[in-house]
Amino acid sequence: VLVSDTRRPRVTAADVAREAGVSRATVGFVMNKPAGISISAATAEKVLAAADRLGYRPHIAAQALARGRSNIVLLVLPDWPMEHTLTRHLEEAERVLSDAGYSMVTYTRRAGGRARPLWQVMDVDVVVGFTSFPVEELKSIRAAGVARVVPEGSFDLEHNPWVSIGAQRQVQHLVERGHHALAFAGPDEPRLEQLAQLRQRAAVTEAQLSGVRLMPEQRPLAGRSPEAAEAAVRLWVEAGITGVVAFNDEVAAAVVNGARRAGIAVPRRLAVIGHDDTPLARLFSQAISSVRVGTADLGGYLAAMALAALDGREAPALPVPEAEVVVRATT
Amino acid sequence: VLVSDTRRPRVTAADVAREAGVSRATVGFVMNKPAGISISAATAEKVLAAADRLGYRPHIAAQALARGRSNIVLLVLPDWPMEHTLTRHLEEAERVLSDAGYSMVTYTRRAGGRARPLWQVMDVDVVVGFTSFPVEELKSIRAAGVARVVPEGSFDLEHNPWVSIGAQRQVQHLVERGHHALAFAGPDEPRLEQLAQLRQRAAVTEAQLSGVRLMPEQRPLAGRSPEAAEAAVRLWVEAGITGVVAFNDEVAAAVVNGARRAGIAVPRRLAVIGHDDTPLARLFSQAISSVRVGTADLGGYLAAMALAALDGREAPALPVPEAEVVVRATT
DNA sequence: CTGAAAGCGCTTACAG
DNA sequence: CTGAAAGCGCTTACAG
Repeated sequence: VLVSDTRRPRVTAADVAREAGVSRATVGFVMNKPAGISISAATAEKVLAAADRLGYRPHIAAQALARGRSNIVLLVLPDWPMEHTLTRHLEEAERVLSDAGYSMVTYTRRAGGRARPLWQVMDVDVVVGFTSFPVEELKSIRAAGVARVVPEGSFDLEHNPWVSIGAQRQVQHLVERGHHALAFAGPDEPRLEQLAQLRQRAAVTEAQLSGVRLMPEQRPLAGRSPEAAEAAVRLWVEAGITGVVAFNDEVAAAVVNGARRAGIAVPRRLAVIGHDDTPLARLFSQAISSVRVGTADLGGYLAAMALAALDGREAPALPVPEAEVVVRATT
Repeated sequence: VLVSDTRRPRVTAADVAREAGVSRATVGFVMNKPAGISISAATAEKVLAAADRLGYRPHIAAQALARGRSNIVLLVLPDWPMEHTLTRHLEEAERVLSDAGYSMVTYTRRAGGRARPLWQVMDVDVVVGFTSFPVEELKSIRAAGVARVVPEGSFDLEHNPWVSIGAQRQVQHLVERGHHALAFAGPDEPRLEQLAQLRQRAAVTEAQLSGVRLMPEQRPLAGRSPEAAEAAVRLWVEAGITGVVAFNDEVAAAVVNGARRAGIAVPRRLAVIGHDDTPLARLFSQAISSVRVGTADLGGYLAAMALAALDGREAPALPVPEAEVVVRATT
């Protein structure tokens, strides 16, 4: 295994000026095209050719220092084991930021991680959270000298429509299918606890609006033993539950499995709907009905918030997310 | 939604010096503790207190410029839809780098992404690839002024033992179970094509060593229709295949599903082993046997390569990865 | 420890 | 366009 270390001395703008036979300032003007300065096409060409010949690349840190900004947006991601879903958001965020001339760096704070948070070790113009920041974290970001932080205050998970829309659709779907007694099945994963609570709350509210019952307890299922899933299913059926709102497709799969073990027919005696429409949903022995929440728009919204903050503008209005039920064999 | 913009003027080291009543140099010495310079505890305390009072944070870009390095390692990830597995590697890499005083930033080049690659827009000391870089990409990294790039040349996927170890174990396990005619089931996902090819090759080689047959064709299954999976399973069984090496647990699940549809008993008439030991493996109607490849050591190895490159040392020797078969219901 | 300073490589206002 | 230069905020060698 070889290691590459071709340390040529750095080519600076001064080198380019010398090579092109122009002044140092002209190189800067050609590179940055400041408003109000015009450079003849011939000169610009000469400079660019020289830069190309020497392989000139501006020193990023020097630019950041001189300009007072880095054009980098730091997107802080929650440590949820659901990258598949998160990634779809990020692609849109990156696209929007890139079009505006910003680069996006993502940062996931890991539970056991002792590494310093990225906002302390790199120069970023704005820190954007997928959710709003805990007070301590906000302090840390401010202390690191980052002037812009979004979202602040009111855009926490509790008010994030992307969190609740899916659960609402799940309940609506089961109600349309004629179910009156529902249960919510949660994940067995501490990192998803908060998200699960909020989804459940949204489901409960939606059930109330629809005039049906939803068992308030959250029963962790996924990742537990098949025996546990079976027991939970038996309990639900005994309690008269006929429809299960699952936190995600994995939990839905665990419920379907538990039902099979308990000899309870899905969807005849127990309907189950998942969330996220992951590949798993199609693969499972009984293809799982699921909800697909539009994500591109959340990514775009986060990016728009970042840009607004950078321009000192007010944040844009919250869009209404889309979500559609994908009906398969379990409902 | 509020946007935070508390732009206080930046506190500089000069402000701290003034506040502490010491020279500008002393502040630098207290902050950086250069070898051979000793500062009295009282003075240091005075400086630190002043810094704390003013909320001083060194300007990252200025430090990077003055020091000539950023202490940031850029880890380039493949665009594989298997973040779950990748993440496990990253945690170890981050730990090792952090202990050595470096921060790690990850970057995933997305297929449709038009954003400039991160090595062009931020100041990094070294770029580390999960796999070696395509020539074009290597050029781009070099052109961006990054002097150190690892791995170079010989550590491509083909020689990465983490790629092959799992497939070897899968074959060994099926052979131990008495199977003589195997097939390899691949994913239906273009981004995984290369990885799948290499895994299959490793499986073929291992089969030859064990004196058993492995059908050379790669049959994409996961993500395709249940009908396609069923057809593939029928074909295999007709050809005398009794054991299937699946690219991952998802593919294994698709195969098990196809077998169920075809009325072929698993594992009695067809054994199936997955790869990665994902949560899905346990959840599936028949819990799927799988292979768990040790990943912490790959992360650590990548980090070690980065550190070696930074120190101008030779890259460390390739460790031997670990992998264990998790036997469940499908073999 | 101090003080005065060079230097990292860039941006950009200024007088010509 | 040029030339000479200030300034971004830091690190660090140097003479005291």
